[in-house]
Amino acid sequence: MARPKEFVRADALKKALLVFWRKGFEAATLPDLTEGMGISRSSLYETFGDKEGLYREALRLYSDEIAAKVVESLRSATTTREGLGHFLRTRVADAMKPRSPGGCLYTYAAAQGSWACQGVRATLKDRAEKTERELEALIRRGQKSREISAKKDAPALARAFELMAFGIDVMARMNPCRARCDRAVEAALALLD
Amino acid sequence: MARPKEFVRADALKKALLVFWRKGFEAATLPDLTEGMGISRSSLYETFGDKEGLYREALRLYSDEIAAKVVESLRSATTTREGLGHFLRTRVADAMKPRSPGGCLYTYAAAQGSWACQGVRATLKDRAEKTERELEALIRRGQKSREISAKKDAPALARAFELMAFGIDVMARMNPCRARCDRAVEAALALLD
DNA sequence: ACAATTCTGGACTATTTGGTCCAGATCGCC
DNA sequence: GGCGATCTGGACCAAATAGTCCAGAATTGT
Repeated sequence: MARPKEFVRADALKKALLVFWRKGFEAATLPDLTEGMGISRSSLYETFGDKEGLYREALRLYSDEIAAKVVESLRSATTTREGLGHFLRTRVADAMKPRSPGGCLYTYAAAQGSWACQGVRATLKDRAEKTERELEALIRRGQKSREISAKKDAPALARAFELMAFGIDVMARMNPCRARCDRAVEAALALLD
Repeated sequence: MARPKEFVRADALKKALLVFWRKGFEAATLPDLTEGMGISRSSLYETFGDKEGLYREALRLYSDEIAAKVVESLRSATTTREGLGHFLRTRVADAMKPRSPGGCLYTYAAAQGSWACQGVRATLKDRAEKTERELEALIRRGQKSREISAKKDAPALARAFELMAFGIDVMARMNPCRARCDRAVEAALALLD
C-alpha cells in the first residue's frame, strides 16, 4: 500500500532514552537526538510529536523496562538481607558500568529539575514511592521472620536505602570508583547485623 | 578619580550562586543571571569574564562558605553519633528549607554532568573526598573511644553516609517531604546502635 | 564647575535552539 | 510497469542563546 517506515519505533525510542539519560532533557539537542536515534527530524516529529513527548515516552519506557526489574528482584528475594544487598549491589554495578550512561535516569531527571512540566515530577515521585513500598514490604517480611528487629521503623528504613541508591547514582558521575562504592554498600549492609 | 561600581562584587557573586543552584549551569540563561544578580550584561562580563568563569567562582564561593560549615561542625562534634546526626539532620533541614534552592549545589552539578570542562568535575570530586575524610576521622574517633565498633570499615562507612547525604539532596527535588526524610535519617542513625 | 575616568544600559551579532514544511525518493499493490 | 500512498532529507523559520560594543550617564579630584 505504501512505503514502510525505515526504522522501528521501539528501537528509536530506546536510543532516545540513552541520549536523554546521558545528557538530560534540556541539554539533549535535536541534533543529538536525531543522530543518536539514527532518524531524521521529520520522522522524529511525525512519530513522537515533540521533544517533550519523546522525553515522556522515554521515561515511561525506562520505568517499564529498567525499574520493573528492580521491583521483580525485590519481590523474589528469599531474605531481606539478600534483597537489600542485591538492590544496592546491582545499583552500584549498573551505575559504574563502563559503556552505559551510568546511574539512573530518574535520579538525574530529579536533580536537574528539568521536569518539562509538573507531570514529569509526579512521575518521578511516583516511581520512587513504588520502590520504597517494595523495600518496605521486603523489610516487613524480614521482621515477620525475625530476620530484622521488629523495633525498626520499616518505611523509614526503606527510604534510607532509597536515599543511598540515589547517592550511588550521583557518585557515579562525580567520582565513579566502583570499589569504594562497593565497600560503602557492604558497610551499610553490615549495619543491619 | 572615577565613578565607583554600583554593586558589590561579592554580593553579585552570591546572587549568581543562587541562580546556578536553582537552575543549573546550562539552564541558567544570561537574562536569568543578570536579573538575579541585579546588574547588567556589561558589568557581568566586565567583572567575571564569561558565564563559565562566573560559574567556577560561584562553585568556589559555595565550597568556601557552605561546605566549610559542614567540616567545622564535623570537627567540633563531641561524639560520633552527635556529629553524624548533625551532618544528616542539617542536610535534610537545608535541603527542604522552603525558600532556598534546596539540596546541594555540588550534588546537582554532578548529576547534571554540566561540568563545563573536566576542571569542574575535579572540583566536585575533591570536595566530596574532603567531606568523606572528615566523616572518616569522626568515625575513627568514635572507634578510639569505643563508641563505635572497631570492626567497622571506617572509610566505607564514611562514604555510605556521604551517599545518603547525596540522596537527600536528590529527594529534595523529587519528593520534598521533610518529615519522611527526617525519619529515614533517624532510622539510619539507629542502625549504629 | 569642569574634566577625566569609569561604569552602565541597551542595541547589536553570530550561532544554536526547537519546530515546520515540502519536494522528491521509495515502496507495496494492482 | 505504473499508480498511489507515505516516508525521508534537508531547507527553512522564529525565537533564544552567549557574547561584544559603544554612546552616554555618573562620580570624583581639582
